[in-house]
Amino acid sequence: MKFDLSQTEENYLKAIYSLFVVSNKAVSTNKIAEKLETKPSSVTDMVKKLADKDLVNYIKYQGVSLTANGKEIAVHVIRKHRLWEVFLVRHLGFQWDEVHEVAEQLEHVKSRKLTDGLDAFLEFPRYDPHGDPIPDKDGNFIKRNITVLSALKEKEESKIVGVKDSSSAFLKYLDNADIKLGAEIQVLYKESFDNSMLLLINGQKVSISQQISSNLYVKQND
Amino acid sequence: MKFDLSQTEENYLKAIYSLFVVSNKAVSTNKIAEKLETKPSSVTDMVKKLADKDLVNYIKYQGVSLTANGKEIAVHVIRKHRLWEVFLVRHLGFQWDEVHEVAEQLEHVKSRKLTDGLDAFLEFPRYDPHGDPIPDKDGNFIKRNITVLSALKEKEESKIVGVKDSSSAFLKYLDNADIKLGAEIQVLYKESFDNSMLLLINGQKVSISQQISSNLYVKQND
DNA sequence: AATTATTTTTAGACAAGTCTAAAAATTTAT
DNA sequence: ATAAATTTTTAGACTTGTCTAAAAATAATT
Ligand SMILES: [Mn+2]
Ligand SMILES: [Mn+2]
Ligand SMILES: [Mn+2]
Ligand SMILES: [Mn+2]
Repeated sequence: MKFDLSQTEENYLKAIYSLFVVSNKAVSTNKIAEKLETKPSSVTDMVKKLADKDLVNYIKYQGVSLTANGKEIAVHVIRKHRLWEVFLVRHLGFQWDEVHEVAEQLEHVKSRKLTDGLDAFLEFPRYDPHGDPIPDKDGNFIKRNITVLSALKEKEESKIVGVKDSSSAFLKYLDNADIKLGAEIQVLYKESFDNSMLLLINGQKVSISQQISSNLYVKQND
Repeated sequence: MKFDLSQTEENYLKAIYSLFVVSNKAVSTNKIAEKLETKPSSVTDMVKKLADKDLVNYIKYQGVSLTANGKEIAVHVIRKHRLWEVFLVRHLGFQWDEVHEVAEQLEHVKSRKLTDGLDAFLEFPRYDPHGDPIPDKDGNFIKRNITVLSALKEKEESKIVGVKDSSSAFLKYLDNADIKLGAEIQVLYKESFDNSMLLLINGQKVSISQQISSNLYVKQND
């Protein structure tokens, strides 16, 4: 049961996992193909293989979901990805928009001692540089009670805790606008025409489009 | 010229490099196969591919050597391997006999920023945990003036600076015998019958077989 | 120099992962 | 309920890296 998977297989499991958590239902071949930038026919082939290994549940034409085994592996790969991202930012001087590509490679390195040693070295971080929670060695992680900023109403106050889009372009935009994780914000005004928002961030007034506000996760102050 | 190579291709280059430095002449198909635990026919195929990419010089039946390009890549992979080994030992609590397998994976991660960042984080170490020199970012590294301990004569003094065999079994033997890199030693007596040696290490008398002494690198005191 | 042994290469096959083009199933629209 | 559009699967092919078995070249013996 603890055979080694190829990097490709791990990437499929991760993709299926992350598509499942947003929709909460069996994932379609097309969606997986899109996410992995491959063709649906390739996905069908791979999914059969993963089903043979008891990593996914697969019924022809009905989509794919992870088995307990598959989920465990997916979460473990995500754990490694996020730990490496923390390491790169904290210790090697990477910006938060530079880490993803490298973490995509590092997440496939197989060594329990490495992963757990890294975790300890980093003093068991709970979130990665993008605000995503890091699973612990048993695969458990915090389920955050978050909403997108665009859902807030006028006057409401909250704290920025994550990004939905973690593309380099978006992260650089945030850097430029001096919008950082952890910042306390207040919605001063919400324009009903285009849903743009005027925010107060660290005493500064900042206007952002819905494109932006719908990609920022916030935690509402209680 | 800066296309990405597969892990397999990188491993072939590294193997050819290390076989070349010991013999200093074109490397045979059989030797490469043995080193990589593969078949000579597979080596022939791969060597042709590497020759097409101008990474090796290859003449049928005459063996293989690295081109300047090939050597540059091989040295860069070795650089990464050894830097990671230092990281694992210094920061993640690995023993020197545990690092190799993991470094074999990490050495293939492709990111200049990662490699050079790691180098800086480690404060530009010059040797890895086994005493092997670490190439700098330009591929230059110290050429050590070393000999094997077994070549020393009675009364001669020297310092242990490296291991020829870096198998886990040998390294564990050394740990057990409390023989460490950096230790100053003196040859007290050399048994001509079996070439075993009686050494003085840190004031302790230790007897070692030729098997051991021929796998320890020393630097003679001047 | 001729024979034998060893090394190296070729030929053909296979597994993993991918692709295109075509067929089958499902969903949406009429 | 049929037809049309979309999604998904299959069939066949290609690439990378590997293997076995056989042929060719080289090296070692006699
Ligand atoms: Mn990432
Ligand atoms: Mn992240
Ligand atoms: Mn090593
Ligand atoms: Mn080493």
